[in-house]
Amino acid sequence: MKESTFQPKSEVHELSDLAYKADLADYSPVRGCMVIKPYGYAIWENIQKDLDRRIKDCGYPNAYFPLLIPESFMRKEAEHVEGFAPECAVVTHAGGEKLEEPLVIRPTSETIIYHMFGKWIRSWRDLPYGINQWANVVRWEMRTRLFLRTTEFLWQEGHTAHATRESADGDARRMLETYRQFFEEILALAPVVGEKSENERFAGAERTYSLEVLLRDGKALQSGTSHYLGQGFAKAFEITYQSKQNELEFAHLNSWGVSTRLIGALILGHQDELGLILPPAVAPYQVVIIPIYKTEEEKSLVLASCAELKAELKEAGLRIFVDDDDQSSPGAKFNKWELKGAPLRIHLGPRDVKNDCAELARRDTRVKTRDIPRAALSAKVQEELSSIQAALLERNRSWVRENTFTVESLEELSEKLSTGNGGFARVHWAGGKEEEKELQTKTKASIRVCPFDEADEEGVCIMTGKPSKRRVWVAKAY
RNA sequence: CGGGAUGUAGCGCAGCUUGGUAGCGCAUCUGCUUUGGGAGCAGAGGGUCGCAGGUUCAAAUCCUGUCAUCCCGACCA
Repeated sequence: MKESTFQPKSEVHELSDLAYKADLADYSPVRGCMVIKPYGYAIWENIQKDLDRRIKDCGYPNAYFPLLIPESFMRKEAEHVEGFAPECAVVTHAGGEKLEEPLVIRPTSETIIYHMFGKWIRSWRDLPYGINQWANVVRWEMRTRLFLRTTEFLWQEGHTAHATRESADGDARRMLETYRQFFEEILALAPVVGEKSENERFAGAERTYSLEVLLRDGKALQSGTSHYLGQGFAKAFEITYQSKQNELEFAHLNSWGVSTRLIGALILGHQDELGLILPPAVAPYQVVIIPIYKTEEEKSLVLASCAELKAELKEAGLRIFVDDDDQSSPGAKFNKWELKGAPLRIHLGPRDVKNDCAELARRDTRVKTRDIPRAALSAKVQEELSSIQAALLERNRSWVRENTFTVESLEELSEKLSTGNGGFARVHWAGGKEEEKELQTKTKASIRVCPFDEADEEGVCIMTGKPSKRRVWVAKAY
């Protein structure tokens, strides 16, 4: 046997290495920008399709706002401009001339959307009001990583306006819950959901809620957010409405989004030493059929059988690919599709055609089942696919459970983080922004989230020694 | 922008210490044999060694400058 070209150094791969080898993405000539290749984009399309339906079910239809934003818009909300100004790309020339006012390429669309909200919202009867947008944004980050932090990325951003604080905050929580269900049912990831600390809050938000996914390398990834923005933006953009009491009030705003970073979460959240493992719900191909043959005669026989099988499974609504590439051996294809994360493979050779059966190979457990009768195959495939989807979620759930620990002091935290495999540390916290920065400097980890389901508990803050009523979750993060 | 490293064929690298006109693996092409876990053999194509100067009879190699990329920080969906 020949030595493998794909040689994992450990169980955990570098994201860029995996993404590149699995043919998801490539580097572009522009710094930090990423080309998403068809196989990677197909994953995004599957994400989009499902999430788009969920958002519409929440009552928020799609709209589209311009890519270019007047620079002055960005300056209207003080915290927002402070947060985003350093990473904005700015257009200064157009039509061969210098522009009177520079145009910012949107790093996020709050400003332009709220400008329009100001024109559209008049009465309490208009509220709640909300829209969703699928778009690209540009943020000139210092450091980039394929899928996790690229200069330009694709996302979905929802923006809603509400009459009261309660209505807005409740909806921010509802959208977070919508994401959580989507993560579990589609991405097969069990995120830790809760509120972000002061230091990690969105620029201009009053409260930021987040979904934190624990990756196979023990780091946490902020994979989706929902913000209650308060009335700050409404005041800056004059989004007012007349209340039932005939008074002029500022609206309460929310925004929420997930990005192509989700693909990074999928890759790093489910990988093993062979490569990607894609949940059936998002896999570009749920089943890959690999024909096996020697002679020309066998080839035509086997390929005909594969085509039949493909048609039958397509009929059942599945995404199928027959890898009939003549140039590589079956063994090479097995390995290729393991690397690319296809959840299920069907191996079909002369032996199977003769016996009217096929071999089924599961990516997650690597279990192969031979001699499945053709008549039972379609049902078996669908059964296995839902079993894989459930198993991946359960695997991620236990991963979080097994890698979450409770510590009582800063020393203990540093030791656990430097010696173990990473993971979440539950600690008591009563510090502010300064202490958070100190924590990051000392441990390289940060407060990821204060989970909703964390019970009230008396304790002592590991940084300040002050009394604390609740634990927060700390982890190293991307 | 600080600290570290690297730029040599599509990809991954060796060669540099001690200058002599470029090599290996994978991939590609051709032919034959192969194909149920990454095929074998034989042959072939492909690089002004990141860029610009300098030293020298001679530079991938030494010197100066410059640009780019990656890693570690600050920033972050």
